[in-house]
Amino acid sequence: MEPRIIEEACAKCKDHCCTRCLNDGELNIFNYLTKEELELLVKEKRHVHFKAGETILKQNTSASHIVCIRSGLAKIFAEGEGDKKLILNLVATHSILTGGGIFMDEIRQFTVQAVTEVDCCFIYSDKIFELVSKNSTFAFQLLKLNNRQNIRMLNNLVGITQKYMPGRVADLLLYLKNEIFLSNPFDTRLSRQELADMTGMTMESFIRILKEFKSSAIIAVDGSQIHILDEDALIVLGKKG
Amino acid sequence: MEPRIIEEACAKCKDHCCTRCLNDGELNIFNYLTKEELELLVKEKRHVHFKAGETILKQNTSASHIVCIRSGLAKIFAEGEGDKKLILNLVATHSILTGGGIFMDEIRQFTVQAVTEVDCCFIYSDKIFELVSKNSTFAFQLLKLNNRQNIRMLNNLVGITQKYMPGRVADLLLYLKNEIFLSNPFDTRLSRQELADMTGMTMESFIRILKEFKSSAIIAVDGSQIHILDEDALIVLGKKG
DNA sequence: CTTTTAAATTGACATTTATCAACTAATTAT
DNA sequence: ATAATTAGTTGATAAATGTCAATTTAAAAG
Repeated sequence: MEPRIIEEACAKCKDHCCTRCLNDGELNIFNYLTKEELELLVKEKRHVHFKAGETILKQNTSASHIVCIRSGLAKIFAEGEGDKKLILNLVATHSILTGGGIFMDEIRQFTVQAVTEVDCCFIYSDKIFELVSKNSTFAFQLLKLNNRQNIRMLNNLVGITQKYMPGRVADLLLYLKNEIFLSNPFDTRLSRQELADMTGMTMESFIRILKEFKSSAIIAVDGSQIHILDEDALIVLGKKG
Repeated sequence: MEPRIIEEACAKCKDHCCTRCLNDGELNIFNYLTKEELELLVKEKRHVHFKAGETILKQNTSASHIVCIRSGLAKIFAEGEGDKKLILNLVATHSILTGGGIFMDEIRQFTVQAVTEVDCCFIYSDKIFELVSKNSTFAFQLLKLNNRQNIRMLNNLVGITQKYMPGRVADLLLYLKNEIFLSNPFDTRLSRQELADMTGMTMESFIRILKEFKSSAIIAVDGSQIHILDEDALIVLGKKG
C-alpha cells in the first residue's frame, strides 16, 4: 500500500502544470504567482502516483504538504470512532488540497484516498508559507480558497443536520452531477457504502432512497453509473428537506 | 431592532483595544500588525453596541466588515429552510469574526446575533485586505484563524453526523465549559431551544437528555446555569457517541 | 400582586433511521 | 469454469428521534 514515488519530474512540469491544477482559471491560486515563484514551486515538488484505494494523506499525521491532483478521483473523509466515516468531498483533476490543519496545528484533520488511479504533486507547506510571505495576491487567493472550502463544509453541515434522507440524497446527486462529474449519466466509481458516507446515513438506508428515486423515474441506475432523469424533482426534494 | 451606532470612538481605542480582541495572545491576529497598521485599523473602525437579541450580522447580506467582539456573548448560526437554525459557534469577549464569505463571494454564510449585550467594533474588509497585502505575517495569521474555524466546523460536522444525542449533548456541555465559559457552574444565557440548535436536535429531545444527565448526577441544572459534576462521565459519553 | 405571555417540561405517539439477518448479484481467486 | 469472497439488495424489526398536545414553571407586563 505504500505510494510509489516517481523521482523524475513529470513531463509537464516544465510546462507549469501546476498552473492548471484547478478547473476554473479564476480560482486557480497558482495563476497569481510570478514565473520565478512558480519555478520555485515546481522545482522541488514531487510527482506521486497512487493506485485505486491507496491512501494519499492520512488523518492525524503531520500536515507537511499541499497536494495537487493532476488526474483521477479521490475522496476526502473524516474518520470517526469505530469505522465510521464521513466523506466530506470528492476531488478530481486540477484540485488543490490545502486546509485541514496545514496552517494551524499542523495535524491533518482528514484522510484522502484514491478512488481511481491518481496522479498528483506533493509540495512542501513551507514553500507555500514562503510564497504567502512574498506574494500578497497569492496569500489573498489562498484565503479565498480556504473560505470556499469552509462554505462548502458549512452547507454540508446544515444539509445533513436539517434534512431527512431523501433531501440529502437529492442534494448529493445534484452535487455529483453539477460539481464533480459535470455530465449526465455519470459514473461515480463509488460504492454504495461510499455514497452513503457522503450523506451521513447507512448503506441500507441510502439504497432504499435510491430505489424510491428509481421507481419514481427520477433517476436511472446501472451499477455505479447514475443518470438523472428529472433534475427538477431532485431540486424540489433538496429544498424541502 | 436597528443597532445604535456610537459615533464617537471608544475610550479604549487610543489604547489599541483591538490588540486584545482574542483571548489567547498567541492567537490574536492583531498582534502581528505594526503600530502604524494598527492605527490605520483603529482610526476608521466603528464601535457599535447591541442589545440582547439584536442581529449583528445577517446571513445573505454582503460581507463588507469584520467584527471584533469587545464584550458580551453572541451566537453564530446558519439559517436553513423554514425557521430551522444550526448554531455553529458562540463568540465571547475578544473574538474576531472573519470567515463566512468575506474572502469569497462577499456574501455572508451565517447570521450573528447578540445573546447578551454586545459591544463590538466593525472594521471594513477592505482594510483587512489592505493589511493582507502589506503584512505577510498578518496574512499568515489570518489563514491560521480561518483554518481553526474550519477545523472546529469539521469536528462539529463529524460529531453531529456520527453520534447519538447523548454523545452530542455531552460534547456540547464540555465545549461550553472548556472553550466558552471557562468556569464550572456556568451560565449559558441560552434557551433550551438555542442549546438544542447547537446539537442539531429538537428542544424536547435536548431536554430529555439533560434530564437523564441530571438523574444520573452527571450535571446539576438551574435555569440556564449548568454545573458539570462528573466531567469524566461526559467525556466517556462523548467518546462512545 | 395579579395577569399575561413565553419558556420549559412531560407524556403519548408517529416517523425516521439503524440494525440484523437473509439472500442475490457481481467480482475475484483458484 | 467453479469456488470463494465481496458488494448490493431486501425484509423484518428495534432503536432513535421528532411531532403534537397538555401541563407546569418562570418571566414580563400591567
